Amino acid sequence: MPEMPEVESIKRTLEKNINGQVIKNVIVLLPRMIKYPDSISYVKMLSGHKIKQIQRRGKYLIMQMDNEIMAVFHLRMTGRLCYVNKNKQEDKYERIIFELNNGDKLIYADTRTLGTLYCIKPGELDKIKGLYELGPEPLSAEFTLEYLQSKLKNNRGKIKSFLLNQKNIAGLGNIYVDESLFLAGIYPETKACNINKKKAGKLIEAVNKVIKDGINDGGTTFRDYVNGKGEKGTHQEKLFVYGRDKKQCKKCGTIIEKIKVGGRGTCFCPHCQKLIK
DNA sequence: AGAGGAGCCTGAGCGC
DNA sequence: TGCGCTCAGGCTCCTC
Repeated sequence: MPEMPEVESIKRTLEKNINGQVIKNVIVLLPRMIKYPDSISYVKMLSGHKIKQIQRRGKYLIMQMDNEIMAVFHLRMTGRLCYVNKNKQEDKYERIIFELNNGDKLIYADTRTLGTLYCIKPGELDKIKGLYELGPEPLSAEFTLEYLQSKLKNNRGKIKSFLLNQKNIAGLGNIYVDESLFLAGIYPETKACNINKKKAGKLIEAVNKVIKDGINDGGTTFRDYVNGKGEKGTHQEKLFVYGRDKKQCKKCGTIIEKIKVGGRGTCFCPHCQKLIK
C-alpha cells in the first residue's frame, strides 16, 4: 500500500531509466483505470512523446511530457509502476503498458484495479481534485507548527482521521499515521482540536522522522508494494505499532492493541499513547 | 460545513 | 476441499 515514502522510492528508481525516453505506444488493457480523459485520448496524448521527468506530489506520480502534457498516476492500494526490459515475462496484473523506443517497457500493474490514471493539459490540474487540493508535504518548509496548529484548532474530528486527510498533510497513509502517533505519544482517538502547541510540535517531529526513515529504507512492504525496479522495501522491520497487535511494545513491553478509527484498522500502545482531553 | 459511512476491487486467511 | 465471510486501505461520493 504505497504511501509517500513508497511513491518517492518508485520515483527515484524510475527516473534514471525513463527520463528522456520516448513512449512509442500505449497499450490499455483495462480502459476503466483511465479516469480522465478517455482511454483513446490518453493513448493519443502520450504516444510519440518524450518523458521529460517524473515527479511526485503526495501519493501521486506525475510524468511531465515534452508536449506539456502530464500523465498522472495514483497507485491506491495495489498499484505498481515498474520499468522492465524487453525480455521480462508478463505480470498477471498488467493493466497499462507503455512501450518505449529502446524496446523496454514501463508497466502499470494493479491487482485490485483501484488505482487511477489521468492525462491532463496545462491548466487542467483541477480535473484531478485530490491532487489539486493536496496539503503541504511532510519535510517541507510549508509544514510548520503555525500551519498545523491553525488546522488542528478548527477540527473536531479524531487526530488519526485528520492525519489521513490529504488536504491537511499530503502523503500519509494508515501505516505512517499509526507510527507517527506512536512516536508523538498521542492516542489515535484524541480530538484534533485538543492537541496543544507542545504536542503539535512533537507530532511534526514524529511525522517528519517516520517519513524520512521510510524513504531511507526504500518504503514499507506488507503485501504488494515494490519500487520501480520491482524490489521490496525494508521499513516494515522497524515499525513500532502497525501490524504488531497482540505483540509487545518495543519501548515498554505493553501489548499493542488494535481498534477501528474512522473505519481504519488502528494499532497503538495503550501505555505509550495517551488520550488528550 | 464537516464528519462518518458505503462502495469500489481482488486475494488472503479464517472457521466450519 | 471448498464455501462464505471478513479484512486489507485510498479516495470519492453521498447522507446526516
